[in-house]
Amino acid sequence: MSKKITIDNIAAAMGVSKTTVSRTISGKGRISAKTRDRILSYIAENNYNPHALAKGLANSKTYNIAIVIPEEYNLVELPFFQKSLMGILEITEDADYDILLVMVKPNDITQLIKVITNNKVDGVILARTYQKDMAAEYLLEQKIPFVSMGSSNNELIAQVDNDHQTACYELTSLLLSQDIKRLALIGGDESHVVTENRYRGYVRAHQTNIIPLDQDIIYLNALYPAYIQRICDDLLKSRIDGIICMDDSICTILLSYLKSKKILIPEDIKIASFYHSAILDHNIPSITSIKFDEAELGRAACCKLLDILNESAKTPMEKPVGQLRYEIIIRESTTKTSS
Amino acid sequence: MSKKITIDNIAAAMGVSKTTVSRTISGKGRISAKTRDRILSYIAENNYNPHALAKGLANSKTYNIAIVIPEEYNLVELPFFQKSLMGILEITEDADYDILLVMVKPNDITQLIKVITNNKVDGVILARTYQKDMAAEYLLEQKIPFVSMGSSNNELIAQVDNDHQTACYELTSLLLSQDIKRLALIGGDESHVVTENRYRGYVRAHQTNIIPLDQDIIYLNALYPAYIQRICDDLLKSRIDGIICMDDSICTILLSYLKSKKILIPEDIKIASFYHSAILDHNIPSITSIKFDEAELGRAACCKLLDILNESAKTPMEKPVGQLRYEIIIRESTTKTSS
DNA sequence: TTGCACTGCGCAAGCGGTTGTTCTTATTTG
DNA sequence: CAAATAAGAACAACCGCTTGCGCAGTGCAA
Repeated sequence: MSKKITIDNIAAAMGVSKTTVSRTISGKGRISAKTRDRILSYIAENNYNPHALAKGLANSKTYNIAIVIPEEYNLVELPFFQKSLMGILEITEDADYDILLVMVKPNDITQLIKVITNNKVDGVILARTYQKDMAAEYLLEQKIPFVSMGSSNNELIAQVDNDHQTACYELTSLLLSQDIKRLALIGGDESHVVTENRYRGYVRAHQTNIIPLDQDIIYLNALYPAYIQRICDDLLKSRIDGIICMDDSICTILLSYLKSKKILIPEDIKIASFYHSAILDHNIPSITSIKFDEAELGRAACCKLLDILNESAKTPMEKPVGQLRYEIIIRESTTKTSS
Repeated sequence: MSKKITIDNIAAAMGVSKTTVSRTISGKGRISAKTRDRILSYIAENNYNPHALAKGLANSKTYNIAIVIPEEYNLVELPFFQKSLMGILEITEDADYDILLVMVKPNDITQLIKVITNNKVDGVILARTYQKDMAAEYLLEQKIPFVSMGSSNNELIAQVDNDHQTACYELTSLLLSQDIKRLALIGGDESHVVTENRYRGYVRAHQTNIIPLDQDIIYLNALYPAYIQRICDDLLKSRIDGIICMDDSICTILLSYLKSKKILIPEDIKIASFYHSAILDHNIPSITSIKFDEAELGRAACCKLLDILNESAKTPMEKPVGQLRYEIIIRESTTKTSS
């Protein structure tokens, strides 16, 4: 094909006006079956694709959505995000949207602002929310459609997330039922809703199973290796028989520290974690953990956003975002008793 | 601010024509200092941002570039890509471009085609090239500006990459000079240029150091854990004193296998690898490896693309893409002799 | 036969910018 | 001092597509 083929070309070739071509494509006006078919087949043959910019300019839509990511991801978050992203792409691909990647820094959302003020996107997906999220505030204020992938404390924000409380409840219950009565908990940033919800699940499981809760073996804000090691030292003095890590990165550090202390897993202490991340794939022993369906999270977030985008227009999408799934994967770290 | 502010608004408010406003912004026409300043300050105050779609439509530029990624990345590739991406973003951010993320599957580049035919991007960065790369072929054929991040065998393709041959040469030489004479090599896909180049560096280092090359301790195409373990068994029979893994994911598997065999690192065998990936951060012992400057790779790729994009227009960019850096990080796996 | 509703399609005005050309002044220059 | 020249700004077309409105033609009930 030599030149770019435009709607005018087609109109000329078909001996009709561009209006007719446009209407045929969008299916909006009244077009006779005959001309419609003629035009459609011509389009198919000549492989016409409307110019996205022109189209966008005409109806004030860009057909892009921004995905806002933080500057840094650790080895657990990154694959998690990547899989969610694939979920998002699944949806955008057949909704004919594209993804614009926007990076924000802790106190700097200039890139996001730029993308918004330049009208480069129709909506936004926040891939990670901070407790006090400038991005979310900005978007709320500007009335830009967006959804947050993962929990946030702000109920004004459209969000999708797994049920972390139930997940942790089930995991905890499972371990408690396996006669692991003194079960420690190590979690990350206390102000994160996720941390809070998992903590609640842990507590609730103790109540349900009528096992006393010992606040001395619950540690939150375990954000740095050094602190995790200190926690570990403390715990070793407390005669515990199990530990739930809220996060595989905590778990990794914990494991290597325990190994250096010659503590055996699961003989001395049982270990369970969250995310079932590949970072622990080759660990010996294999680690019991909760695996989320990351792609589904992405799909759900994206569907929700598309809903919002279309709702202002007309038909609410019918895609029912089901309950987000997770799975408790039981491995050696909580089961094997002899090797 | 209530309504979207457009160039017409500004023109009206300033009592000039939109031409004048446009010209003051682009700095192209002749505008008196007085009106220019008036307009510019008005723009600054009212925080005007030109509508990207309209601008793009007018001058046939989208101001976004596509980044093509594969469906899957492993735990070594993913962080590598992420850092390269950050490098790319550094450049695009102040060149006022945005990034469109496009995923391709092994034999399916429909998303890329869509993005191109819809005129959604000005250029493309291929984040991973396959030996027989449909994406590259397509782009070449369509004469779309693009660069490949990482080597490819096709010299028609604009590409940026580290000097893997020299890197491996230096690493090998270093180890050989430390009296590790029987040094095995385990690499990935033989058809990859990267693998080939590293292999060459390994060979060259042996020649330079006048150490006989033993093909029996060189293994390529080590793509699956099971095969890596077999290689490992073989090597253990060959009385080697060191192994270079071309890739941290190979290394990870190797290490866990060696551990299960009670082989001590570095006492029994020295180990070195590539990428210095976080996946090995907590490994004991720490692993000697080559660390590339991933962000710089991204920056270089992006600059090169922008060069191509502008070159057809006018001024060649002056950003000199220096030699891509890498660093040999020496850790316990090749040094510690007693603990 | 006239009136009316409906079908099928085109006109032309946008969407928000850019740019070649023209027009009007101001400034040089012989 | 007239004429040539340059400076500053405006006109209007265009980028490719959408859409409100209007107009001709057909079918049918009154």
